[in-house]
This record gives sequence, structure tokens and C-alpha cells, in this order.
Amino acid sequence: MREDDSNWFSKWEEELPSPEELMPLSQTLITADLAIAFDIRYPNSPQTPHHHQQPPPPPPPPHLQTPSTQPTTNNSSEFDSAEMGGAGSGDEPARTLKRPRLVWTPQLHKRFVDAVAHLGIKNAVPKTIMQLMSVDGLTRENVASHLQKYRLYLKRMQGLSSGGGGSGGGLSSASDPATDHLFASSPVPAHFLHPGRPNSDHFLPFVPVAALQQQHHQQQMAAARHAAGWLHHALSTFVVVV
DNA sequence: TTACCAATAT
DNA sequence: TATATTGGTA
Repeated sequence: MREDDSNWFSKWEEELPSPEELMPLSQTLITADLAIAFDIRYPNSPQTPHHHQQPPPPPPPPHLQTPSTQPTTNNSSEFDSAEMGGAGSGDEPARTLKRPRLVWTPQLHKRFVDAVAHLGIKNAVPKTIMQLMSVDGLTRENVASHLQKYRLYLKRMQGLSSGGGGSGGGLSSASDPATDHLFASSPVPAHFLHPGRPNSDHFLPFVPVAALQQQHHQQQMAAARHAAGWLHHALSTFVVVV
């Protein structure tokens, strides 16, 4: 196993989400230059590049949509026209500013589900989930709100699977398709619906990647090594559990 | 004091 | 409807 260490690690490394998959979460439609030009602060630049005056409290993210594919139907006039009525002009303290409503894209939700799955139901609380997701600009409240809804969804699924009968009998689930669209986009791990038994598979490395700046590579690698140690421990536990 | 969580508000 | 905010509680 010793010699394999470097092997499995690089192999594991290869399976990390591609930048294309990772980027979308914190990528905006505005280029860095444009952002600077318009004095728009990015959520995922924890490290203020080079600019004058950047107050410590991270300003609200414009939006953390995930335009992995350039939206063909993109209205380019979608930027938040920050100045409204001239009230909150300029350098006003970032706090007390309202963040734009978070949109739970399928990608974001996928990350959410993965985090919950790897944490196990019992440990899946907003703060932990948020940390595991490591999406810049994502707040605990964001996650809490989503989690609340997701739990209701899971409960409904359980109720459906165990009890009873579909009323009309025609299509599969009688529940409104519209309600489930987002949640249906990501598969629900089986053990979510079977409480009572400790989760059996919660280990494969859930990419602990936090950001994508080069400066963070060190931290990322540190996190990765940490995850590696944890993996090792998890594996030894696995033998016992199984 | 923090964070969870269900209810409620927008 | 989807997400945010609130308020009681552990």
C-alpha cells in the first residue's frame, strides 16, 4: 500500500471535478476587468486583487449563477444596477446590504446533495453543509432554507415509497412535477430514505476544494492531504462496518 | 452566545 | 413558488 499512496492520490486527483465543473459556481458573467471598471466586487475573490479601498466584510455576491455554458438567451442587461434612488451610494458598509436572492441551480443543488450525502443525515446541518460545499458567498441561511425544503421533499418521498397508493394511478408520482423539478435533477442517495441504519457509504473524497485561485493551491493541497488522512481512517472503519 | 429549525413573510 | 427572515429553543 505504501507505494500505491502516490498512485491513488494522483488518480484521485484526476477525478476531481474539472475546472469547467467547478468554475460555474462562482463564476459570473462579468469579466474581472469589467468588474473592476464598474467597481463590482466578486464573491470568489477572497483576495482583493488590486484595487483601492476594499472593506473587510465581504460584499454581497452579485449572483453565483452557474453559466457553465454561455447562456444563449442571455440578456446582457442583467447586471444589477447597483445605484437605486441614490440611497446606498458607493462605499456604504457592505453589511445591511441585501444580497440578491440565491438561485439554486441544479449544479448548486448537486453540490448540496453531495455534501449532505457525505455528511450523513445526522451531521447534515446548515453550517456543516455550507462548509463542505465551499461555495463562495453561500451563507448558512441560504443552506438552512434550502435544507428545510429538501427535508420536506425527502419526507414526501419516504411517505410515497412506504405507504400508499397513487391516486389516479396513471403516472408515477402524483406529486406536482413542478415542485420536484430541482430536486429531481439530483439523485437522492438511497440511505436518505432509509433512516435507522447508519449510512454505509460516505467516503469517497468529496472534493474539499474551496476556491480556484492559485494562491489557494497550498491550502487546497493541505485540505486534500487532510482528506486523504480522513479517507484512510474511513476505509479502516469501513472494514469494521461492513 | 451560537446555531438549528419550524413557521412565517416577501 | 422559491427563497429569506424570524423567533423559539437546545
